Amino acid sequence: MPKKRAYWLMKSEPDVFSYDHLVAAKKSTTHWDGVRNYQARNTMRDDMKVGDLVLYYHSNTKPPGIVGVAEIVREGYPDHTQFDPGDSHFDPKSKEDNPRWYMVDLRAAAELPNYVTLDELKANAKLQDMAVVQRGQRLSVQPVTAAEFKEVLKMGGLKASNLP
DNA sequence: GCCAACGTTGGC
DNA sequence: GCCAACGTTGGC
Repeated sequence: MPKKRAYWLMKSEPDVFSYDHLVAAKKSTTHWDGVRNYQARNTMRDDMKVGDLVLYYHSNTKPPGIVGVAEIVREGYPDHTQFDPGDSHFDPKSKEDNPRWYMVDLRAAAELPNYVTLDELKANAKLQDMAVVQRGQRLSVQPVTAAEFKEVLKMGGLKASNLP
């Protein structure tokens, strides 16, 4: 039996790489480099599968919130920036034959007609357990349940039929 | 293996 | 710009 599609949330600072940047990228696709947290690494390396859907979250902006949906189009593979001494994400302790950091490829799927702010997420009783609303939650790649995903789509005014 | 110091995240 | 929360590092 095929595994059920999973759902995730990924944070990005819009000044660095916004949802619009993703849409404008070649094939509306990008590689999600630069993650240097082991838990997020494990998720990308081990758990994200092609076809999984991602809530695209804008952090460090006013107001923070979910702007759109993306689709995983390539599963975990080594993040090349860890081997580049000129890159700000260079990791001198990582070896090419045993890479420490992984990334996935992401393609824009659909923008939410209504931006869903963090305040709105926090105010929704159905989303009290969602990772992103928890106090002190800094993880940039988080799991989302199917029910939470569906609720965010509803809040954002996006029909599931508009998704891949 | 403990834990203080340090660095980063990210809301406010 | 502040700072709480939290992850990582390194001395011991």
